[in-house]
Amino acid sequence: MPAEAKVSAKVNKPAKVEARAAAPASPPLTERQEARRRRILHASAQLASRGGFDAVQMREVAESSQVALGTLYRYFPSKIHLLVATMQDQLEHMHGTLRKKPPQGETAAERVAETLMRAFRALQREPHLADAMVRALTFADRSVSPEVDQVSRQTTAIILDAMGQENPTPEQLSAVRVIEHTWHSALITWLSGRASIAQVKIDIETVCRLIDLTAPAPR
Amino acid sequence: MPAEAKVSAKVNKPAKVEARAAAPASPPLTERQEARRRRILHASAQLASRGGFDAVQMREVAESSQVALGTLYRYFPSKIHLLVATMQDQLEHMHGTLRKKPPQGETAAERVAETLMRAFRALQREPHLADAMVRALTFADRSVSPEVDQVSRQTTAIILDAMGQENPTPEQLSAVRVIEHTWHSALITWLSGRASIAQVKIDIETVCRLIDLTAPAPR
DNA sequence: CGCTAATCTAGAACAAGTTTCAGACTTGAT
DNA sequence: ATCAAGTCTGAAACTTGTTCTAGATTAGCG
Repeated sequence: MPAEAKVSAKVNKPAKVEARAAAPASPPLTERQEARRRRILHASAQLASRGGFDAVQMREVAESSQVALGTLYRYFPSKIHLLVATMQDQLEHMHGTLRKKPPQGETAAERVAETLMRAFRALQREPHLADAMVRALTFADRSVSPEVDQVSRQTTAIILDAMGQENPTPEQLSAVRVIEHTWHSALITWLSGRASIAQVKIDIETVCRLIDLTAPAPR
Repeated sequence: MPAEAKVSAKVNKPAKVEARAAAPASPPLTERQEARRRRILHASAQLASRGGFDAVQMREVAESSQVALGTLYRYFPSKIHLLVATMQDQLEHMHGTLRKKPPQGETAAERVAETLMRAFRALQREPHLADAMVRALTFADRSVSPEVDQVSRQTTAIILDAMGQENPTPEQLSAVRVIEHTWHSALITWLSGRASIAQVKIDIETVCRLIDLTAPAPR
């Protein structure tokens, strides 16, 4: 049975591990632990890429990442935590990718819409993964708030980046929040087959008009 | 153990029961079946009003509504189906209530915002119930699409009612869809404690501006 | 080296959603 | 009144998320 029992650890130490994105202050992980965490996230994304939310089964994740079930739960206290962390991971990657080629639109609204559509196209390439991540995100309860918030901040950063707005006004931030709402909800309707890709595009473009409404001067 | 086994049925007949809202064409239910359906929905709402999503446990719903577990599943093929049907039920009620006192705002945007805030206040009175319904709604997968769509149509009807708009343009319908997106997503952030009531209010008011953007002439 | 605390592992156990089944009851038709 | 089909019940079984436990391993430290 021990398919992965021959890892032979060498370092460890912290008491509580939690899901982080980049490097917020927290108990530092040893490289071995960092490697475990990475294996877990990789397995999670991999399983999600096939069957979506349902295909990410904790026992399978544990096995694929060569970690005991109990250990998996020590790293990620629930399936939702795991998938939200997976999303953090993917989002980071996405943000990096998007940064490289900034959108071309004239107005801030156009640039934001273009950026979101770019992200959308990326998600379309892995619809099952998108399903798992988005479903987890919206299903998350209070116990996952910090992690979901982190995802939200990351998303906000991406949008603000696209706007090219250094210090947005409160009004603009409201618009950005509404855009995020629309983004998540539109993804859900698409993932559950209740809206077409074209529909999502229209919704995004529609909501992005709010930006021009709150920030007449593009640059 | 048979706590509810003494009902002694007298009528029945259809083969497949599905969740409906008002009266779409489908296998007509006998009064006895209609009564069962009603008991189930009532139990569902009751349990949801306490602990929210998690408190709605299928075994408990079955027991509270004096129906065998298998029967519950015949009426509602999953917990999600049940909760979405519960939402349909509540929404209908809500729509009736809202109809009575139409919003007072000058512009369509104001009226819609006022209506949604009214609905929001109603939800605040039963936050657990709101939690159960909204979580189910956004977590629903393709197998629940018809029912979720029905909820969506009902919501759209409420918003169009508030707009006082008889035959909306495609642009306006887009705006309405975006408003619904924002509505759902904002509710979620509130329910999971990531946004305050005030925050939700702002988001609603912000997104409602889109209406004036697409329909300059109020009436 | 030898000790102590923390971590990891394998596996059992538990909880709640879902499925399945045999049998009792109802219904509608003959 | 009787029969065939469909429905409901009670209970067990199965699935997957989550928790718990005992023991092996490792790390940090004198």
